Amino acid sequence: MAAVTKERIVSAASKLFYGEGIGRVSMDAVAEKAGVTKRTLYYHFRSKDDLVAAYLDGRDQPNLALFQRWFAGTNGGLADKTRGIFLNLGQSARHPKWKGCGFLRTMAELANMPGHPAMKVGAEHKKKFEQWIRTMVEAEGIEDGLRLARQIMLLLDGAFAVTLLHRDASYMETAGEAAYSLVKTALASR
Amino acid sequence: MAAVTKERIVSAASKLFYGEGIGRVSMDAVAEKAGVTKRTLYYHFRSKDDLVAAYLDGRDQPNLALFQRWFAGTNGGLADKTRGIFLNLGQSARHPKWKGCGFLRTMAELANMPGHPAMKVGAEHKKKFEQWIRTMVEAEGIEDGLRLARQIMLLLDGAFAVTLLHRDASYMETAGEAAYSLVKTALASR
DNA sequence: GTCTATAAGCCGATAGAC
DNA sequence: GTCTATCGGCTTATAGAC
Repeated sequence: MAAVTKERIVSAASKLFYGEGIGRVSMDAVAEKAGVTKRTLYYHFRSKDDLVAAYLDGRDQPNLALFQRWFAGTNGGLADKTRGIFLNLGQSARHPKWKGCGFLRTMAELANMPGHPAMKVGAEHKKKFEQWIRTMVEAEGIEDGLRLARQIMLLLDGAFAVTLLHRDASYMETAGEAAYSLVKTALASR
Repeated sequence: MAAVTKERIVSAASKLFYGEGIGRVSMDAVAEKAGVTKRTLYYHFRSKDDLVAAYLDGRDQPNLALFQRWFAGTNGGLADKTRGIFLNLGQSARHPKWKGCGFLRTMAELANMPGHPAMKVGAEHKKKFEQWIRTMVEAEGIEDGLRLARQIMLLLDGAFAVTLLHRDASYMETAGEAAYSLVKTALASR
């Protein structure tokens, strides 16, 4: 069946692209991991660029949903819940297979191709996160929630990068403390 | 002359690697841009991996010195000077050729090769920045300067990533405001 | 230390059969 | 929709002359 095959291809591509980076994964490798021939692969995806976009698109909703579960599942107020995202991410980052944020790493690799289909998917994903955290922040009556939401996201993406660079998950917790502090300051000046 | 040729190779590699990413630049392209043959290139560098490490190594000191100049050249106290780094970076980011932080982008591309010589150079560079900003912070009598220094660096690296992703330099200023706020909070609780 | 020339293999993508 | 087979080009790296 077509749909099943296509999903299997995206699943295989997702693991390989996330684990090794876009440029280091060949279409041959994707086809082999998915258990199809290259001809089938190119039947479902016009090009590698399209497959990369499909990879990120498939990670969009699950990724956002995970952050939202972590936020909702943390006891306390807005500052605690925000920090909860970072603490959960710190736990994830300790797994050996963790390789940072697939969106950011793909963006870094495709930085000189602003028209690449995957760039659009990645930018939209980060905007969605920004919008969601803004909604959470403004529900607590904070003015200019966009500003605070962006600062939280900046800390989150910085934590992805630095944790990966040093292979030291404690940076996630440090970033979480910074976010906690910024939220508390914003709440106090309501 | 050997030294001059080697420098010319690193200079050419630096421009290409930063502009297009490691994987997208061939050794042929580096040789052509440097005006040498590939045989000469491989005389000076054992492999492409070594050349990548030399590229980052060559950016280490100039990069740190630039941040230090921006810091020292901003009027005001610690919070203002810290924010000054972000504001200057925001100006740089508006240039069309700006492609984020070469260290972070290289690291993102080589994430699955922890033993790569360039990874070590990149990690050391970021540690040097962390140490320097820690010294500046502790000179103002802040306890646990490491913590604040790391938070500033997390914001900086987050700003690199998000500014590049959205091609929107205003994120640099937002990150600068967050750093300003964190420094002020730390100063107040001295 | 720099040159010309080329090895040996991998790359994305396609042709044509069924 | 999936297969076998392969194209033309580009990749890192090396051989041997000077």
